[in-house]
Amino acid sequence: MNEPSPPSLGFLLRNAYAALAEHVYGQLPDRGFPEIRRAHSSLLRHIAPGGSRLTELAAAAGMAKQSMAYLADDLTALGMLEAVPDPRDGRARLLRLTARGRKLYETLVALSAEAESRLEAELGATGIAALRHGLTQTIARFPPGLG
Amino acid sequence: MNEPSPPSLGFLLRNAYAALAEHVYGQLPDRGFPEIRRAHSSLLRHIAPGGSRLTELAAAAGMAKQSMAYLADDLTALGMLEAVPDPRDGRARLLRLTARGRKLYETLVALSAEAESRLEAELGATGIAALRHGLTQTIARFPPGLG
DNA sequence: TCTGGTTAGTCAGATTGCCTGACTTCTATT
DNA sequence: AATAGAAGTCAGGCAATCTGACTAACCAGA
Repeated sequence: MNEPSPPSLGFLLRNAYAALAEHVYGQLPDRGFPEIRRAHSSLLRHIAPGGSRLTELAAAAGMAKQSMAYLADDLTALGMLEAVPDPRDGRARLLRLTARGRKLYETLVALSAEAESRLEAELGATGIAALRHGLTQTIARFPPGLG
Repeated sequence: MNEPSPPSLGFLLRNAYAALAEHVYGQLPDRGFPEIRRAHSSLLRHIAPGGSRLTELAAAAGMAKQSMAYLADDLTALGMLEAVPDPRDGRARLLRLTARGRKLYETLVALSAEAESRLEAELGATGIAALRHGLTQTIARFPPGLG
């Protein structure tokens, strides 16, 4: 009931992420992508234009390949992703966006940009830059696997 | 493999939160609280000194009371929390921190403060203020349940 | 004072988003 | 060839939520 006078940075970060994600992903149903969930972004954010391997995507997102496989299966079932054999390695498949998947990707980019420019109207260009810088430094200063 | 030139704000927010949370919660085992997980913060952040009701905590954290009950059971089993009947309402229980729970709470506050001051050394007081302001505005500008 | 609506919490069950371990298949190196 | 390692699959598990249905208790009004 009583949030301590200055809310902790962790609290702010968590809620800011939740608010922004809700804003962006909450609009997807209206844009024709009702089945896309937040978790899918772990794949969508990292997929290369020419296609990517499952293992690459898992490494880029920092998750187990089994977890990425689950997301890939999902997006494939939704018609956003297709898998073709990698001609350079018989074990591997290349995952790439279908036409509809590219549309989804572009929609997400556009919604993100719209949200950011809305925020920029509030904070100004310097404010946004400071926010980005602060976040980037937070990531850099607290690397995974350190005390 | 190729993070697009400016990483999206969502990406930054998610990773900054993850990095900070990992930093803080990763130190808890060394501080004598090996069983505390991130989810517990949803309860710990909102509990009042004199004790809080389950329903209050759930509302403050924005989650279902059943979910908060799960966290409360957990913290109770770990000896951090105890429940006493609310003298003012026979249906309700007051949840409050035990001595060990208060120690945990103080440890979390200290670790948070330490992390923030480390970041302040990097960003300066103005940088931290700008970061906080940006996050606060993000939360305010993208309220739950809106397009 | 009974009664009906509301609130506090519990019970049961489901889902999402991850995880680990064990395995197969293929590649590449020796 | 033989074998080590990498790509991906299969099976299973767990954490952190959710919804729906319920009981017990409180409270306001007839």
